[in-house]
Amino acid sequence: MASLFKGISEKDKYKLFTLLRTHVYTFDVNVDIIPTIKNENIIGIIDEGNADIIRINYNGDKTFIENLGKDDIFGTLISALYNNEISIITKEKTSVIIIDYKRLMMEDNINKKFFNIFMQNLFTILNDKMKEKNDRISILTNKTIRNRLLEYFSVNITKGSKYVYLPFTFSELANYLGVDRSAMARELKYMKDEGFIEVKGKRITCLYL
Amino acid sequence: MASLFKGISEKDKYKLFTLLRTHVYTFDVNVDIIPTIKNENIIGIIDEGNADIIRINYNGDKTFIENLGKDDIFGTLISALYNNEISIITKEKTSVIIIDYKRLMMEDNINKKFFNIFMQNLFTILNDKMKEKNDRISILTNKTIRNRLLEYFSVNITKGSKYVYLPFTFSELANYLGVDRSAMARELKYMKDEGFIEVKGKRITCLYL
DNA sequence: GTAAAAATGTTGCATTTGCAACAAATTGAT
DNA sequence: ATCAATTTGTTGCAAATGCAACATTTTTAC
Repeated sequence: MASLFKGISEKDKYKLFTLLRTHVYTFDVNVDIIPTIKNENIIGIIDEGNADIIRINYNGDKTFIENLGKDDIFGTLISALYNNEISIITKEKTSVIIIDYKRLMMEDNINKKFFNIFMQNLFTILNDKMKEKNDRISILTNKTIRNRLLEYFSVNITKGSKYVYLPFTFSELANYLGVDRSAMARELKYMKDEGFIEVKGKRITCLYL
Repeated sequence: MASLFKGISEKDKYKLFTLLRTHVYTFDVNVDIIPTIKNENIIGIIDEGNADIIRINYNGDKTFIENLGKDDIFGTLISALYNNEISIITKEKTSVIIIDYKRLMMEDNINKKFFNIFMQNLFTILNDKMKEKNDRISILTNKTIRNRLLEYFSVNITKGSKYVYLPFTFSELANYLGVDRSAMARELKYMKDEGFIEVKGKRITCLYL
C-alpha cells in the first residue's frame, strides 16, 4: 500500500511536518471538510477515518468520485479543488494532515533526503490515482451494464484467481459503474442464471475464466 | 497552456536534457509508440505531431482515452503504462522527448533552479490531467445522452459566454461521451428543435443560459 | 479539379435501461 | 434481543439507446 511516508522514519516524518508547516484538522462524521481548507493550494492526507469525494454538477446532482481511507491523499494535485464543485464528506470522525502545496517546491527543502523520498512517494501515489481514474473511465465507456461489470471484474480480479472482492456495497458498486442499482441487480441475476458468475456476499466468482 | 518547459530558457532546457539523459524518438503516422519505450519508467513529451491514447480491454475492445498534442505529456505518471493495455497511436509524424523517470528524483539534480521549475511544471500538468479525468468521469456517470452533453457543455463552455467549441469531430465527441454517434446526433437534433442549443459547425451555443 | 475517404444526418426497430414501488434480508445501535 | 435503518431482491412499464443501413455532405489526397 502506497503511503506518503513510506520509508520515512517517525523522527524524519515530524521534521518533514515542521519543514512543510503541516496542519492537522479533525472533523466529525458527516461534515464537508472543504470549507475549512478552501482557498488553499494544499495536499491533504487522511490520517484517521474516511471520507467520500463527491462532485456536484451544474444541476446540483452529485457524483461519487471516490472514497478516501487512511493514507489516501487529496487536494490540489488530485481532485482539482480549485473549482467549487467538490465536497469531501466524512463518513466517520476523520483527521487529516494538510500540507501547503507551495512549500513542496521550496529550495531549502530539497537537500533533505527524507524530503526526496517524500516526493517520490507523492509521485507514486499520483501514478496510482491516475491509473484508478483510467480504470474507471474504461469501465464507464462501456455501453451495457454487463460490459461494465465484466470490465470492473477484469480490472479488480485478484491476480491468478477467479475472485473479485467488492470493497463496498452493491449500491455503491452501481454508483461507481454509473448505472441504476436495480438494473444492475437484474443484470447480475441474468449472469448468475447463465452460469457466468457466482455471488456470495461481497465475493464474486468469475466462472467464465 | 501548461508546458513542462514554461519559465525555462532554451539553454537551461538543454542542460536539463543532459541532466535527465533525455532521448528523442520520431515516429511515422499511425504507429504505436509504446513498443519503442516499453519496459521503461518514463515521462514522454510530445514535441511535434499528435497521438491518441487508446486502451484495450480484456475483450480486445478499444477505448479512446485522450489525444496528445504538442507539449502534452504521457508515461508512467500519467497513463499507467506499466500494464499492457495501452497503445499510443500517432495521428501524424510525431516526435517525442523521453525522460527516464528515475533520474527525476536523483539528488544531484535538485540544486538546479531550472530543475525545480521543471518539477513544478510537472505537478501543474499532473493536476490538470487529474482535473480532465475527473471531468470525464463526471460526464460519463450521467445516465442519459442529453445529460452527458449538458455536463460536457458545462465543463467546456468558454467562460463568460454561451459558446462551446469542439476540439474534435462529433464522432469523437460521441466517443468521448461513451455513446453511439447516431444516437447522439438524434439527441442533438431534439435539443436544437426544442430551442436549447444552436449548432454551427463545431460551435455550439447554449441558449438555456 | 476530381475521386476517394471520412464525417454527418436520418430513421426503424429491438434491446436495454431507468424508474418506481414494494418485499425481504441484513446490518447497526441501544 | 429488538427495533430502526440500510441494503438487497424483484418486477412492470415507459423511455432511452444501440445498432444497422443508407443518404448526404465535407474533407483529404493526388
